[in-house]
Amino acid sequence: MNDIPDELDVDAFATAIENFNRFYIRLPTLEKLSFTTLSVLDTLASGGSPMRLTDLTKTEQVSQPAITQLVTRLERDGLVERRPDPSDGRAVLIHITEAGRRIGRSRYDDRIRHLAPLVAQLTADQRRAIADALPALTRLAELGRAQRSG
Amino acid sequence: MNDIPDELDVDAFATAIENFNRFYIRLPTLEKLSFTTLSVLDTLASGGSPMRLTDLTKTEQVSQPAITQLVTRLERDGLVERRPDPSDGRAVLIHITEAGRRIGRSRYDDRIRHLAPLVAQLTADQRRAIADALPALTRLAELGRAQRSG
DNA sequence: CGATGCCCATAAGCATCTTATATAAGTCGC
DNA sequence: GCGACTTATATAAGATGCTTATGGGCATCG
Repeated sequence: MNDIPDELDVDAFATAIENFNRFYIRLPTLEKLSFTTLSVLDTLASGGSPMRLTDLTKTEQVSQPAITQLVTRLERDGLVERRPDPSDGRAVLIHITEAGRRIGRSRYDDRIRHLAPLVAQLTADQRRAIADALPALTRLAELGRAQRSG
Repeated sequence: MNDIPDELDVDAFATAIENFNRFYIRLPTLEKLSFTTLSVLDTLASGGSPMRLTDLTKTEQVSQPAITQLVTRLERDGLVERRPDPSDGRAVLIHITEAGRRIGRSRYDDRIRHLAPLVAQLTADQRRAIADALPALTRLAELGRAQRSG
């Protein structure tokens, strides 16, 4: 049970993350968009647009029909556009629209508006501790994604 | 725009958390249970059992009918039990069963099994940075919950 | 050109959430 | 203790978003 490095108790880490997410996931947002929807908009907005449906199924970890349906909804709402891929007649390229960027950003701002006053109640040391942990968290997410695609 | 303490860029924090969750939320689990389901089992298992439905709507941040339905499913699967509250004829007390505890714990172990090898790939400094940030993360979650119930 | 495989769409079904409403039990003023 | 309000839970109806199974069009390679 103990090949785990002792600088970090993985069990305690998971507990903390679960507790944090229980609060974080339920943060109210003005736009009522699902986790996956926002994740797709974010993926596209941060450099991914345009992207194939197939690529989105990989980044989002859901089935291909789920992405097709999601993109259909997003297109209906004017947040993305489907365009043919000139280099491959089977494929579609998903482009994010200006409205899509705005929505993604505004809901992101929402989260920050909710978080900021809570962060302000932490001690300076606590804030610094979180700041110092961000690179490690980011790296963990990368490692997790790499594992899946490999 | 800048009454935010400069030890921690809230924007960077939110970005890191979103990226981390995009990977974390999709971690495969053997038992196919929803986020809310697992959250309820966890809430009950870590000292909450027995609890009223109404209390669960507060901890889980979903509507009362959603909890009623969820508890009905959990009861059907033998993970919780409904018993009358002797001190209030309107209320029901939700007790977690041994099977419920096992399920909650096994899926928690699942997460840890997935996380541990990734954590092992971090540097010792990165692990320590995360460990040092856990109290602050926990406190943030508490502040977030306190804000809602207050 | 024909077999095989990849990319996407559609269909059907299910889980889980929502709002609106119903039922029954507690509480309080008188 | 009676009526009015409140609280705790349940039920109903509908929307959303996922799944598996399947089909059709294009690509690739012999």
